[in-house]
Amino acid sequence: MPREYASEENARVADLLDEIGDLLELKGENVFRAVTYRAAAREIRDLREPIRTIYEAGHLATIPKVGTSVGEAIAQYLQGGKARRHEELKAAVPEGLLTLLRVKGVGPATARSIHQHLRITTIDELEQAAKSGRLRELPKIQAKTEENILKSIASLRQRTGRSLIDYARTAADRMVAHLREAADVRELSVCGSVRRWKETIGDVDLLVASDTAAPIMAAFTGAANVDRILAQGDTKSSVIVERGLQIDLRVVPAASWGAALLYFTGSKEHNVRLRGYALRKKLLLNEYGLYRVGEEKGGVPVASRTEEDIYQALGMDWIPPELREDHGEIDAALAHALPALVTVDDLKGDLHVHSDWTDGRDTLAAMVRRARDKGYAYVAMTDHSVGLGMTNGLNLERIAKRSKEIAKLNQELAPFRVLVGTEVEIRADGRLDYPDDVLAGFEIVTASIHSAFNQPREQITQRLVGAIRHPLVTAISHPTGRLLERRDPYDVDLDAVIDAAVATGTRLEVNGGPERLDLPDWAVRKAVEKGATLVIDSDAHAVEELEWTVYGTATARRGWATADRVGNTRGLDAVLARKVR
DNA sequence: GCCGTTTTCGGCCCGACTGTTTTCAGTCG
Repeated sequence: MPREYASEENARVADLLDEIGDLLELKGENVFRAVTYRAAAREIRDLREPIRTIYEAGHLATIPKVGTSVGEAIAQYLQGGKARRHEELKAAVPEGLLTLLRVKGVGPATARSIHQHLRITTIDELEQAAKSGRLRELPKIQAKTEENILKSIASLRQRTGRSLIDYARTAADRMVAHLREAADVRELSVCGSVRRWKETIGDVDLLVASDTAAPIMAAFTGAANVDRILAQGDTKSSVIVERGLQIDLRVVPAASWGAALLYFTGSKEHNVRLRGYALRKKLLLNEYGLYRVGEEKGGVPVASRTEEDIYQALGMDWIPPELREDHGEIDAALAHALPALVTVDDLKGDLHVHSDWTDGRDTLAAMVRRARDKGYAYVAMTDHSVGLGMTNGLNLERIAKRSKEIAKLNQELAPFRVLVGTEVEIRADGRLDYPDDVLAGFEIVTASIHSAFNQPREQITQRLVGAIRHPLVTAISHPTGRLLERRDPYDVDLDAVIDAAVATGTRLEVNGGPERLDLPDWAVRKAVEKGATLVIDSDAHAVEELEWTVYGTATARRGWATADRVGNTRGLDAVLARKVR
């Protein structure tokens, strides 16, 4: 998972609790105990303030799933860097068993057995044992299992991590197109984390409604880009395609379409909460429908055909997939109080676009024309400032030349408006990369950090807050600096950043670049709650990248943002309105 | 280990696929 927590300490505490969960299961203790530790880990990962703050206020018990034992482990860890429960378990469970769990197909029971009989504690040893045929001497393991373990180890080494959303969606779309062409499908949808627009994707899930599954399964596993077939059944198959991406396919009868779509879209936590709520109403929800308890075998479901039917039967409004994380959406749906989320069609313009004047790949005219063809009313050309040498940042002379080119385009394309903008670097010492008299010549200024990421929290925060308070700065771009799967965010006090943005009217960007998606969704939610104004931009460096606002919009939606919280859903007057001093 | 409109004990979401089994445990999502 990418690092995107309220603090790195939250991540470490969550990792600790997850590991306690794994160790409990390896030791063979009650699995629900392990489940609880993992559930608590997720809660802490989702917290929007530092766990240490909560702990110091004596409010640990307000976190769901944190009771006496979990709370004690957290407190001990925060005090001394260790938790007694964790240390005891590590002493009781052979070192290295945790590592074996990373191999797909090896769970706690298999790991225990492998260690018990062969004293294996590393993936290398496991590989050796499988190759030499020693694994098959164990109970319940034969040649086939050995082979699967070897394949899993190979793909474990090949995989570097989760896929970025644009790659996963492209792979999903390609398989969808192939299936539509190759077989008779009544309904076909992407589900899982792709449908929820998660920022990174583990596996791609596809769902088909059809009366005859066999030809669809054949088309799926026979697709040209399939590297390896993991499983192939009557209604469920899994394959690996390029770059180690896994795609799962389920086929269901049309009558179950809504229930299956709901189930396979997830999230797991949303489903668990939904099913728990259903049970309290004496209803059972599975991937085939919503049934009265006891009637799930052969009975007629209360609802099943569409997601809307099922939510309605539970007394809820339909919940957009982006919100299905058990982050309060079920209560909101019951109260008919779900937000009307911002859509990509709400955007009137893009305020962060580059051209080949600096590090873009297409000409300014090409970027502008494509923006106009998208139906926008305006676009801001925000090439880099002079200090970013590697991007060929603009000096005074080139600023003037570019402005002339923009003036010409404005004449030609009116009423479409091209804004003379800059993405100005916030230097390591906190000063902006242009003096105020130069900045005043731009119609729009977005400020951001591309250097000195390793400064301490106070210093980074001060750089950003200083830029936010600058009267000529319109917006802050990619406020956390993260690169998904590549670089952690810099250490910044986002509360201070958001508070300053609210106080001054400075916009905070939701950058749509698939590698950034910055602000992250949880920070969007925080900004929305505090009353900040966002802008959703593409940060495009080529014409096709102007489409990236779709990912930024999805991130904003995941953060519960409505159109009135997003500045570029309005006309240019609103965008350029004077800041509060 | 946690939790409560089936409340302080007894549940905890639910089902498909695989590989090894003569009926199911383990794993996964």
